Amino acid sequence: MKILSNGSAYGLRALLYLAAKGDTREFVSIGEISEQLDISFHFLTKVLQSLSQKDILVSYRGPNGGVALARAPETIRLSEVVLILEGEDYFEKCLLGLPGCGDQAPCPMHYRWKHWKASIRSEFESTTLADLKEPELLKHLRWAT
Amino acid sequence: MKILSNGSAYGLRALLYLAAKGDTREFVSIGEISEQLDISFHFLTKVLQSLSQKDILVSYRGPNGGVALARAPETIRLSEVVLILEGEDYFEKCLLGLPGCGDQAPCPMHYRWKHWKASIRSEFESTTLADLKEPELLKHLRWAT
DNA sequence: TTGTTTTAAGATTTAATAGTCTGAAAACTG
DNA sequence: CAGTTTTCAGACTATTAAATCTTAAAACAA
Repeated sequence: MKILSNGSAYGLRALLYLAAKGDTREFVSIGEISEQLDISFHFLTKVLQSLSQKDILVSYRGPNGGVALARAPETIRLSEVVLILEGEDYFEKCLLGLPGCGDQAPCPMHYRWKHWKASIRSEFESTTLADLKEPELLKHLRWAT
Repeated sequence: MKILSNGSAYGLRALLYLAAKGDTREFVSIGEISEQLDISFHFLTKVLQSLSQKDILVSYRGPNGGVALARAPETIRLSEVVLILEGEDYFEKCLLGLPGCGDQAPCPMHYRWKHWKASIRSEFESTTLADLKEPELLKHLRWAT
């Protein structure tokens, strides 16, 4: 059950890395993040770029440059990040992929699916980066030492 | 939020079509299903073949041949179908895509995700084709008339 | 100013998914 | 038997997602 694309997962991991790293508002280079989390540098750059364009990150070029959270971790909700990276219709899609499915013309799975989707959505909306910040982060944001 | 591949969605729709079509144990041609549900014939053939190899469908060649449910709709659970079409590890994957994530080395989302996954899984396990059988099926298994 | 470090932008390549096509093999029909 | 209808098996093509590469632009440092 893959509900996030690689890009979204990478983006979330990078944000959690930043959130956990510290309250020091210093820029962290994408090189460091990609190395620590073992994510392709160029691909991660692209993902983080789209977060920089949307008030999730701020970026700065040159030596000692990098990216930093644009706002306090308490105010960055998972839902916001996912909608940016996966598209605004992320929570709208029919389980069976039927474009016309909805309350008017529900597919056989519609109401059940609607229910699960809503519960995941509300979790994503009520969970912020701060809620997931943890001390042992590095150990848990990559798959090997 | 696309949690099923196109192939799985097509397979489920075809099964629901068969289930709703009738308790008459007649073979229904894949041509009819693909036409009624507006799914590529050849692609659907491939999907249904893998269900025929796994005791979900039985198939028969020649005139008046086709496919039919191998068992009563009450006994065919969504989870079974999805595991066949998406792979046995469908309910095992980490939200952030980390291969080593688990109770021993949980990623920041692990326990939340584990919880949601379990609830969807149990719904898939307790829902059978019979539960989803509905009279107005055709209207709701395709997106246009 | 020249060189280094960093993000930005976008072209290109690779891999995975989705979909198409062709030629069988099985079962029926006359 | 010859011809038709169907599934079966696998090669092939197309589309999208994922990853890489290249060149630029911004910021700093000597």
